[in-house]
Amino acid sequence: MQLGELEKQVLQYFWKGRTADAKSVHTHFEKQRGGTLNTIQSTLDRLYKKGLLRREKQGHAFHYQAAMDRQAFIGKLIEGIGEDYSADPGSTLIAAFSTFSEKLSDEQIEALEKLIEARREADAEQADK
Amino acid sequence: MQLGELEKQVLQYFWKGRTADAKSVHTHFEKQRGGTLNTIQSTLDRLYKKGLLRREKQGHAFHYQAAMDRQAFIGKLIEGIGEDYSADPGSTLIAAFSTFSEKLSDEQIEALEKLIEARREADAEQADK
DNA sequence: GCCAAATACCGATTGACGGTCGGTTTTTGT
DNA sequence: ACAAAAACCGACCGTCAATCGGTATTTGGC
Repeated sequence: MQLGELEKQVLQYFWKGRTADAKSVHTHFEKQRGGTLNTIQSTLDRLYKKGLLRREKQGHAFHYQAAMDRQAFIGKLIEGIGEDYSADPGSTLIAAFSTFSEKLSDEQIEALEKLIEARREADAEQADK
Repeated sequence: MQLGELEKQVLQYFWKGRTADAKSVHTHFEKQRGGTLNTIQSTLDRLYKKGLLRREKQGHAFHYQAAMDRQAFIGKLIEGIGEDYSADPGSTLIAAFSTFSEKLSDEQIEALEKLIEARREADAEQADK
């Protein structure tokens, strides 16, 4: 899923946890980059059709919100990369780790190990059945 | 770095460790998807200009080979995603792990922990100096 | 219910970019 | 030096994001 520049920015805006209609989004972005309300509306609509925003009619306008959080989305993108280049999940993950290795803080390494541990326990659980 | 379909396939062809000129690549792909030698040449040239292939004149023709292996490239792509969406390395990696978690084999988890251990040792090394 | 305003929706245009390939120029081995 | 091989150039098409004018809907208030 390749997004354009504005789409990325709008998505990140919604990841701050907000719910907003086109008008609010436009007000927010108008200052930093200009563009008309229509442009924002098309972008919201495109993101909606791509399944990245959810929306609901409230009064005249749709109120939008993120359909998934940043982490889930990034996970999906990474998954897509693996598929694009015929890499299995394991080697994709290892590629990521190898690339990032030096940039990780101790706390982040810690967090990762906690996840690994959790996954091991889930495994053991499974074995019991 | 978003690549087109043919570019992806050609890149993967080179990841098999080969060195090849446009003609060989064309011969390989002609059977499975058609297209002229010129198309292959443009694609090789584009990949070269993007820094994904290396090349060297040998006789009349350029001989191409991958400039980096699959793992390094996938790592770079994942890094790019993190940057695109303002995610620090740690959370990008965690997003990847969370997404893939259930799909990982025991061996793959093992491999990951070995890498973590290696990185810890590198850390300790650093602390000694 | 009607009307004006707010909003959604449609369609056209522009700019990137990959894929495609014909035609021309350059290089090279003999 | 010449013919063949390959590189290079330029054009065209399709796709897609960004942009925005114009039109159709919807809605809240009277």
